[in-house]
Amino acid sequence: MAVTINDIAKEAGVSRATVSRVLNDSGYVKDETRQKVLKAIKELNYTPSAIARSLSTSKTNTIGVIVPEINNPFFGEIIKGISQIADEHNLNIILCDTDENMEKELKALKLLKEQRIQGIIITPTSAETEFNSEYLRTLENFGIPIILVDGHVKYANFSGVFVDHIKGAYEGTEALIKAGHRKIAIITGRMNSRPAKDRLIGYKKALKIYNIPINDEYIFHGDYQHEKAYEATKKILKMKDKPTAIFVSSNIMILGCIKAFREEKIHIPNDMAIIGFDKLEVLNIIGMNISFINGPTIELGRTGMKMLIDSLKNKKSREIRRITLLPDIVLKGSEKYIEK
Amino acid sequence: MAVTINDIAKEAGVSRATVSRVLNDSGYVKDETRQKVLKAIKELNYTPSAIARSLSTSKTNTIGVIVPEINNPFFGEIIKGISQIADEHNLNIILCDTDENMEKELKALKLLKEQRIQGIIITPTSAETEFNSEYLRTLENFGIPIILVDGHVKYANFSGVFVDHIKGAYEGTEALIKAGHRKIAIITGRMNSRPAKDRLIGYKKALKIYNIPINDEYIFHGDYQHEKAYEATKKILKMKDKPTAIFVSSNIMILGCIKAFREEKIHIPNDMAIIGFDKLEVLNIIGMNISFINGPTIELGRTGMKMLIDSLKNKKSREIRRITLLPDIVLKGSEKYIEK
DNA sequence: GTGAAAGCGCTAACAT
DNA sequence: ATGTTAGCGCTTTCAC
Repeated sequence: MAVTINDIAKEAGVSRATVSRVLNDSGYVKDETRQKVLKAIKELNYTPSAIARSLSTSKTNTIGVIVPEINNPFFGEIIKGISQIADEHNLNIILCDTDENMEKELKALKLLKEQRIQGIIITPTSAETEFNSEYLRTLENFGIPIILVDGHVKYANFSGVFVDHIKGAYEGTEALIKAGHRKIAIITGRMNSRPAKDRLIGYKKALKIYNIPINDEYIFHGDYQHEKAYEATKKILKMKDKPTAIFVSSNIMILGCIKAFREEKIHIPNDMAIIGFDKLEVLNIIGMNISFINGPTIELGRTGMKMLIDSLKNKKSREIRRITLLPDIVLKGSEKYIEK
Repeated sequence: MAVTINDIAKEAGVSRATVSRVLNDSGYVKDETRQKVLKAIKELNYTPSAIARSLSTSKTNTIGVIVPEINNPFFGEIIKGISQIADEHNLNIILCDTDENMEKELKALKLLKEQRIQGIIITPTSAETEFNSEYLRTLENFGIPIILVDGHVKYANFSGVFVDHIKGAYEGTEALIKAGHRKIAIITGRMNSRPAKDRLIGYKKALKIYNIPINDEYIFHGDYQHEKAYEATKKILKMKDKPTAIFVSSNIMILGCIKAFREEKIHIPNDMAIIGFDKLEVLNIIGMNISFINGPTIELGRTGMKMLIDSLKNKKSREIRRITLLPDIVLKGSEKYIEK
């Protein structure tokens, strides 16, 4: 059906090899010949087949990206970063959305392997699965570089790029302390997730360093969703020895807090200070000035992709590299301590 | 390097063809033989090459998806929908982010063509470009089905799935009218975009049908970004013959309105009613009950993908199909008319 | 400078 | 029920 390199060769009156040479700018081709070939290409509207080329060169120039939830802006940003770098290197991206579903993740891995992609960037669905990491190891043995983005796969040592959640939470908590708060509550994420654990650690660390006793009553466990945060906030507001500030472990959960605040007519920061983890553009736009720890999301994707390209180049080096990116802190005023 | 079908054939003591048969469940294979082959596959940890298969069958089972901005949740949702259906049919997705950049879009198209993808789903960067649509037509002639999602490419007739923006805006405006409003302002999107135009049309249509004269002073042109909407809202609030309600042509712009309202201590709906286009989950979560027209975003992706699969099946039928999805309206109370 | 030919890993007639 | 063989469209030695 489609026009092939043979058609071009025939049309230009040269051999396939010559066409291939002008296509790839390799070897010597007399300029006159080159022109003939280019003309034929144009006239027949020829587009070379990457498939055939891949088979011949055993290089697909394609990488696989696996995310648990493409419609979540967080992963959108990561993919954006990946895409930016991939684009610079003319690499194709095969995207797999696993729906936070283990089986789909395995299926995706299998599909990608069949596609002979040259590397994988993955934000694993869960950090707690052995099977998955075994499968990843299989892939690794298969010779495909794998880069983890902001997720840790148990029992396996892969290269990856991560966020320093401990530091982020530390700084957020510290900001509250420096503002004058001593009674600081935290609403955590689900405790089987590494980032959530790390954020709690960072929170505790800050308290310890500033000699503030850790009060277990001030630790509320959420799940990154807004409902639990809403409930937790309601509880907090009813405490007799109420905290004066809340460190909220995720941006979605902050929405739950705000809802509770609105209902109880709590003003930020006059009645309660707050600081969150991860940006939520929307709140800034409407003029709710919530301070937050800003995870370097696009950068996560960019760095991951760069690492992948690195491993693609140095195939020999099987070394494991881990890069940790530091979040920064953006203060908008919601962390202030207002004397009553 | 990798293990091939030949290795399996050798290991199992059969021919390549037989291996291929068990791989594809085609033709007859004695069960005993099949077992031998499967055993060899397992032992050698063999994964067939989709590349080689593609070359041989001239079917890649891969489609291309082109979006202008992957980190925009709107496109994330669309891709989610596409991905869901693609997954059911074991189709791979090559993702291209064009950064709203024409050149990148062309480059993406070229890359996809090289990859011999079987179809394309595209949300075009701009509806106003001739060059692009010419390129698309080229592609169409090349024999690849193309499905447009929520974008219209000038001069070209492609199949696609669209949202009935006129109807949506009509219903939104109608809701305001039915609530008792007569003085209704609109903040439009950029007027070179089809959806924005259509929404304005819907707004006017509703006014006309309910015999409300169209007041040009009530028509403010925005650009889908929040800043312009903020400014427009400020102006609206200063008008001497102030409207009692605003129809806002996008969810991002509603944020600009809310910011202005907050600054001017305007309460919704007591001081001003409002209704927007497209959902903004966040606002609901924090308990701001903004009514809105809900575009069927995921469904856009799902429907687009289904259409693509259809055209893949009926290669002969070059017919152009257009499906228009109806948005629905979600009333939360912000549309109410409060007597003063 | 250019061409001939082998081969990349698979499928699909066609034989047997 | 299984094997033989000819491609699929390209790249890449190796000759000339």
